[in-house]
Amino acid sequence: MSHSPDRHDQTAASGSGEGQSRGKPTINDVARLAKVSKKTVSRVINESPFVKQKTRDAIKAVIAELGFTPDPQARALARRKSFLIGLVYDNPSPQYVVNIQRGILDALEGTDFQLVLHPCDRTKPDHVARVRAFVQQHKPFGLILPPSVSEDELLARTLDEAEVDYVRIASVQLDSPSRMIRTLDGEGAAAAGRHLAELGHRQIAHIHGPLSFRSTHERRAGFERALHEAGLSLQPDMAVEGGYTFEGGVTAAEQLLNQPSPPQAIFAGNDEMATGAYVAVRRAGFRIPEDISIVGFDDTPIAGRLWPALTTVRLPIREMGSAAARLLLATANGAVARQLVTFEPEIVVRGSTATPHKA
Amino acid sequence: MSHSPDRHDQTAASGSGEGQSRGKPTINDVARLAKVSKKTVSRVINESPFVKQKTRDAIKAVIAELGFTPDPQARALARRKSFLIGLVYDNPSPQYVVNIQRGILDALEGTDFQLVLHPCDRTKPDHVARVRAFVQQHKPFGLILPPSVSEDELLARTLDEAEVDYVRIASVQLDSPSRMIRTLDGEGAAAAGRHLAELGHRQIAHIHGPLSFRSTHERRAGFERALHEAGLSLQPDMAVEGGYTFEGGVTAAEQLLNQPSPPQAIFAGNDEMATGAYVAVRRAGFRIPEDISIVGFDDTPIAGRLWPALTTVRLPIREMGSAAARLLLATANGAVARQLVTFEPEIVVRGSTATPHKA
DNA sequence: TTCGAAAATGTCACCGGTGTCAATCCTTAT
DNA sequence: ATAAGGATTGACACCGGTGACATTTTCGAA
Repeated sequence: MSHSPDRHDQTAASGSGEGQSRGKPTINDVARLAKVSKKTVSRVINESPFVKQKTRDAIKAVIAELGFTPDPQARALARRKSFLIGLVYDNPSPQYVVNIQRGILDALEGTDFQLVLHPCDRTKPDHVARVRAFVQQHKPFGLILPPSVSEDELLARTLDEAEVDYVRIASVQLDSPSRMIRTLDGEGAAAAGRHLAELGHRQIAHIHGPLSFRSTHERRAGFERALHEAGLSLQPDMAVEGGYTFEGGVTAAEQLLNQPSPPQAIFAGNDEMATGAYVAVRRAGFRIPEDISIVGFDDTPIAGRLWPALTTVRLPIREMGSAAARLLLATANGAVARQLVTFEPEIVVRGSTATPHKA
Repeated sequence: MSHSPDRHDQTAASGSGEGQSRGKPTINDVARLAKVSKKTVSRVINESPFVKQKTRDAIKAVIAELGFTPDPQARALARRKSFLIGLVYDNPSPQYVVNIQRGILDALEGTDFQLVLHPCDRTKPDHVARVRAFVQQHKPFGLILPPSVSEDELLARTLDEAEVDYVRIASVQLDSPSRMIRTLDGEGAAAAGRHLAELGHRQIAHIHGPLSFRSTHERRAGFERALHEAGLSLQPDMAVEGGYTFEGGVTAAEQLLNQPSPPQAIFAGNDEMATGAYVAVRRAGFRIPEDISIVGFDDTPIAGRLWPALTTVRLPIREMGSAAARLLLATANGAVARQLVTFEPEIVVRGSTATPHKA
């Protein structure tokens, strides 16, 4: 150990063994070799249109030759804006989260941006403050807000104030086309309702998400609309909340099954709850789909892993994540989206729904 | 639009509306108010032990008063090391990944570090190069490598060369205690074997992961050991590969069921494959657990969502992620782990296993 | 009391880029 | 040929910290 008094001051000495001729090439190296100022190199890196073609080509050649890549940290410092895309999420369904992540990563592939995770517990009173602290400290390039954080207006206003770009993914239009991706949950839920009605079910139940989620209302409304169009209706005692969780789904389904006249079919607001319904239904001794049909929502991987496979409404979650990331980059790049990016879910019929059994 | 010739040069002008009295406080503000040099403030921030207590207190007071937080980008630039922890993963099971993420985030909570995702497709020939590029560009503070990337020696050597810290999570000790978290997969698999043997099963099958994964061998070896100890053995035609995926599990189970004497019990190398086995077993008309018992591995959420719930071997994945992150931070901080951090899985008996049915 | 080493703090360049604004280079109109 | 004005390019400070090393304190031993 050295005798230097300052532990941190000495760490550098213990660093590399001093081997590589010189570290990674910097903008200075490029500038020197190309015989231009670093500022001009900077312009080329940032694709400024105000560089003569000839100069640009020469610089690009040097960049390629050296294998130069700009240092994200240095750029971030100078621009006061990092190359991080923050995913701020608070979704009960892990599958949803993974898929969103994948979608974003798809879009970020090949760019300089990195995805950082920022879970956000909305039940904590300081959740907005935490996100703000994150934003102020790390100065992310932008944020992506899937449901349900996307619906948090207080958070949105706070982010506006902090001047960060963000894209919200939601089932209702709560922002301009440049700042959101919309999913037509109502249409998907309606398709679920039509499907069950067409199969001939009359006594149909719905397990919905928390009332604080906009998607809960969108889905329920679309579902009810379809039932009405089929001359049916959702009885008050046939609508139960399941909190978008597996356990909630179990409890909600048990409640439905305990009604004097249990449902012939259940539409769950997401796959997690539908999975819970499977368990409750079987525990009660019913068969799926012979005795009770079940429909889910989201088409997360578990839907295809159940037995029988779950009929559900597919939301292209990964594509949505990807679209959100692309929109974010485009918007920050100065583009203005005129048209709202919209995703329409589609029903995927599998083995959990069938014609009602003759009782 | 302005008439400035340089588009990028002007972007600043379009920036903030110039409102807040002054931006976030910097280290200079702190130094001025505390009447010390910025270097001393820097020392306090970095918890250097070479600052007089009195000075430290005074500076801390100013920091608190100003609400100062050091700028991660500036620090990263000066240190040549960012505050990002990279999760480099390539795991077929999404649940595994989410849980690892959560564990890491648990450990990172309250620190200055952020988690960035870096999926890595090991089937691509340039996967090592990509990771290296990521490391060289973004200079992450450290990486966490869960299986199976943890087993990639070429990658490990490349990271050594790039001088990045990393922690590997693996089922065999392939590195020093400072650089890895070990899981005793063999013990867990043995418990699964004992469990099935104790129930009275004789004809027991195993669906294992890819042979290129170390965990595949660990699990299989532990399982076989337990069978031997019970006076049983794993017949060659009772061991099939399922690729650690759901689909692979389905196929593998079908293959087992088509044998002249199908198994009474199946131990799958992970829950995904066990889930696949559920489907194949039912498709073939058998009941679980009456006709065939099934045991999984990992205890991912799906295990509890199946019907009947899956008996499986629990790996505390989230805790492992957390431990890996803590180890990484500690190691980078100069600590040297003497003792290997080890996690022993435990069997969780649920509804998918039972005494064999009298044929 | 005095001296020397350890402890504490400061100085200053530099990390690798970008913003501002001035300087220089081309064109084209006259 | 020449000035005007846009197109290019460059000079230089600065973003907010840290590293290396110098300087100043402090304190126990002689």
